Amino acid sequence: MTISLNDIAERAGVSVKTVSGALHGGSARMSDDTRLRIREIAEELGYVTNFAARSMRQGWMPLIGVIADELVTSPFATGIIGGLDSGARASDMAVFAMTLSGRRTVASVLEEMHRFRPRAVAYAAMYHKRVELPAEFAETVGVMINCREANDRVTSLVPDEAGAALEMTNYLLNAGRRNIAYINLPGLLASELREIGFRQALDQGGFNGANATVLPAVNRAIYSDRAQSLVHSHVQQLMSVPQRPDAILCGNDRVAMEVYAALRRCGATIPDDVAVASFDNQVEIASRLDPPLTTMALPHRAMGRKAAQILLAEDRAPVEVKKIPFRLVERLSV
Amino acid sequence: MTISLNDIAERAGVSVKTVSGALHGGSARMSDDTRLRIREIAEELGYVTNFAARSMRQGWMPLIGVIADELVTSPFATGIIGGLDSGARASDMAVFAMTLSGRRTVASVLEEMHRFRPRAVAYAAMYHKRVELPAEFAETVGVMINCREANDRVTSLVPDEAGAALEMTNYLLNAGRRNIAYINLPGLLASELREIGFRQALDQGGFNGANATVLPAVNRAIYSDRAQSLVHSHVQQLMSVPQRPDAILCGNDRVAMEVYAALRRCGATIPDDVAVASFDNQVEIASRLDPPLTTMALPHRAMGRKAAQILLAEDRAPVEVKKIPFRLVERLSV
DNA sequence: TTGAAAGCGCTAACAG
DNA sequence: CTGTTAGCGCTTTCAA
Repeated sequence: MTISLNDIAERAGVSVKTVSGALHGGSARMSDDTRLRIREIAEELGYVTNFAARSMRQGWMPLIGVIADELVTSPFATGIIGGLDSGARASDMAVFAMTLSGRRTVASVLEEMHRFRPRAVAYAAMYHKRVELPAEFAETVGVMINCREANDRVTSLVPDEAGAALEMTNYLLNAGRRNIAYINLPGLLASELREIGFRQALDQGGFNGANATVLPAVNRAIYSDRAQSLVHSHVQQLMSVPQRPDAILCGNDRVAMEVYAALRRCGATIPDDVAVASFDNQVEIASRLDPPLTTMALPHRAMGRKAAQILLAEDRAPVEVKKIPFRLVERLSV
Repeated sequence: MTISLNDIAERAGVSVKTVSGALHGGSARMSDDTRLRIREIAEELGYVTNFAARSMRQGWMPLIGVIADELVTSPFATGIIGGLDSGARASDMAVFAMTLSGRRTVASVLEEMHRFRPRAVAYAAMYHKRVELPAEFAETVGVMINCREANDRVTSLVPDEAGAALEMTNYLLNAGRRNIAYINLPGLLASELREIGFRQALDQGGFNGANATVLPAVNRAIYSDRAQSLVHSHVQQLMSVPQRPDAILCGNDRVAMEVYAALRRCGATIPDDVAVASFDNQVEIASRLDPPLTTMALPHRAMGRKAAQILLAEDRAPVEVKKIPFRLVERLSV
């Protein structure tokens, strides 16, 4: 038995509209006395706004819908959703996600979502990639998170991969490292961009970026967790020649984990012999490695927050691709 | 400009109610011809049900609300929410979570949630613990996930910790291990229960459970990721005496990761010299360790699915505590 | 400063 | 087999 504005109105001996005005501070003006009294009664009766009813007039529910491209199964989801949530909360909005998986199409997920009449819709990808959104949804989807809309029809928020690689490489150079090898993740958009930043930093630092060592972490064209790892053999190889590296940059924290094990096998110590750095900041891994891993944290939360801001902005800004900076997390591996 | 039943009714030259019946197969009967024609028009116009409007009559939205006790920040969230989602989808329900964090109370989160008029509400914890739910919410919250309501006022779904430890210990014994040390996580409910299962399995196997070695992973009363790790020194100690263990059971995968590193330092190989096994199955870690880690997977998805089932059941079953079994994931560390 | 009434989209009860 | 109508809870427009 839920209670409504009507119940309060009856109890207070005023009209429903007065109650509505008193509680939600709308245009309606009334004596402070009345307003206070109504609020007390509402409190006492345990009144809770009915958003569904409100939405009948407004046309929308205070919800931000997220089309989660496989995202919900990923630990990275938490950052994006969390950021979105904290950005939305300020405007009294809630976030709800629907997974786009298997054979479901964007159209079908959007339709399902639309039944709830969300105020705004975002599309979020599990890893940085290009996504082609059918033209008819360009209006509906307000922002792409962690992915770039292939035809730039929608504002996209993506991690600044090249910038992160540049920053981390500079950090290694500043730490006195002179021979940095990069074990990258093959076949990913992020990897391509990071490689550019890596080589650029070397060039700027007076080294030959084009000549730098960049090796694939796995023996497949595209990195995946299940692919056969090449990390051990690469590290062994790298450490067996006179020109051994004094730093290894890793495509992600899991690769770094393997590099740790491989270096240990070679008898090399971290960071004295070889510094190790990486991308992601999967906290459970990075902080638990010995020594704790220095890594560029993916800006998942920041992208989420920014997305909320864009979605809830008064006026629709022009479409653009926004690169969101990583955050350097200094631990002890450099 | 969204289109409504009314628009379809006009276009089809029938009443709204007929359209409603045609689309949602309600009690209304009509010629197959009419029904088909209406459906076609709806399709053509791009009609999408308005749940908010429907809820005005039903009294609830087809939503399952989840009070997420810090959960959303955890990678474990994904299993629980994912399971809930897949369980709910069958009934055309969506799941939405609200985080209970910082200074927010259950009451305040429930109130926020209630504004959306969810059909059912679950409470989910990040790690297995006891939760005292104020009595007045016992009716509102339909099920507790990954936690036990302190006064058994609400049906609770918890991982079968003791059973999991028993199973894993038996697995080690069956693999021929005779001297199993257990590096446990101090101060957690899960740990207490697992220790019981561990000792029980040893007793049943003809070993002296009461005498078995159980060591704390960190030097604090309660395990946390930030506490100072004791794993290295424990392993060194264990391996330096004549009665070295031939298996180490770990409180979680991160501890196992440290055990791997420590064993490697001691020159011991896994699993030949020492088998390693653990709890959690954090896939990114467990599958990436070398050798891949054999571990008991927490039943997060299963709890989520079961929760959906309980919440959406026709009639409310009597309150109980349901222990959900872990799943043994065999890899190569045993 | 407050009230009355309309209407949002839908379903259920009742008529035809 | 189909139509009409009322009403869910709220906000907004118009009237007092």
